[in-house]
Amino acid sequence: MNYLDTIQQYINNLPQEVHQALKEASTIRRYKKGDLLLQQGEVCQRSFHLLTGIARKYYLNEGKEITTEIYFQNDLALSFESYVLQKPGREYIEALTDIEVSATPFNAFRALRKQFPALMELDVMLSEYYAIWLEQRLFQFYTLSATERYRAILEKSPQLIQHIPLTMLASYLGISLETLSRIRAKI
Amino acid sequence: MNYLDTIQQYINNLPQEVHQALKEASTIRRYKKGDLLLQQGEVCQRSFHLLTGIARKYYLNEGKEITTEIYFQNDLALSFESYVLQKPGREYIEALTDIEVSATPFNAFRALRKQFPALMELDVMLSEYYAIWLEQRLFQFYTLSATERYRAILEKSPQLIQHIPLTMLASYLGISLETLSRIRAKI
DNA sequence: CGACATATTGAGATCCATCAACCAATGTGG
DNA sequence: CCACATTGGTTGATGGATCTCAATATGTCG
Repeated sequence: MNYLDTIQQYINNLPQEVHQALKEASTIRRYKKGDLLLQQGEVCQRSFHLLTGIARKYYLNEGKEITTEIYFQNDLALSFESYVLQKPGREYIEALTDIEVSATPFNAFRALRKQFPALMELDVMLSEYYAIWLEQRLFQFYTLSATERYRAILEKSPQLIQHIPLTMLASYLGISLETLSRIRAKI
Repeated sequence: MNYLDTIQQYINNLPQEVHQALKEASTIRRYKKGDLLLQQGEVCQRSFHLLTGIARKYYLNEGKEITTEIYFQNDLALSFESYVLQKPGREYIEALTDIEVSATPFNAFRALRKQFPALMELDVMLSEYYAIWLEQRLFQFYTLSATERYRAILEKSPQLIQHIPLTMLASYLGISLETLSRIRAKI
């Protein structure tokens, strides 16, 4: 069982009152395809639990968009550093389809974390999971060529290739659109 | 003030009894230059708080060492995924000089975390800090050339260049030793 | 259908890796 | 104290991976 499943199970087993409190602190929001949930320069004041649809996180570098994370159903979308430090960040979060999210304000979750130690522990687990995910991405940049990174996506996250434009996938892989196109032609 | 200072302050302000409990759970260890604190395939069962000296974390890829983190005084050394999941990992931790560490077993810290909620919160902060650090490293691979990454180290972490061999620095930057040598010759 | 976004293909340039030779500093056994 | 091995770093030549720019093709949606 991977860590994400462990976390999911942990959430499922939380007492009813904690679920209730979380629900009360959150609001359901709907966004249209193309809408921005967060913009560069803003403080990420809420986390977005994606209920339906697809979204992504990206930032601009020399005028180009670099996609850093793709969110599917049940993923938690937020700009990590901006959220944790509550200071303006450089990242955008964009709806890639019409989406539905449960948005939980930073302050509200902070308060709940204090009230329910189980949520503090959940917070540890989520941060740990994100750090492990980042380590794996970094590991891939160290050890794999562009083609190998694409193949890794093919095998481990095919839903990613099926649902997002190649332009975004290329920047996610850290390569140019043209190179990605050539890699695909060869395979 | 950066997040690391915030965390340090938080630690300093912990109640005396918590400091005492942490101290009792930990043991001071000394290693000689070249000694391994952790080997590939082992479970990282303790965290190492570096009291004096320098250490590094690395792994092997196709026979070559890739250094992923350098530790100086007061840094916390551990193989993150292996530690969190308590499963065998691929990383080594090596003393680059004679060092002195305070080693805290995973299980002991777990127990203390449960006993003192303040330590659970500290654990969140440490994981958050590590994730932010990883995000920054990943950001550099996305946006900077080899030369620019070297310059970034020069400006932000000169102590790193002064104390570790170029071979390790090159792998840390994700480039070959020869390329690093040429970059240095040009600057 | 037309317009705009998305993807492919080609040619040339650039960055960086690899392989190999060489050099300097340090350490070790005799 | 010397001879030699070892480690760490430099330099040169060459090739490959990937980028950029530009032209063309394909798709999609009002």
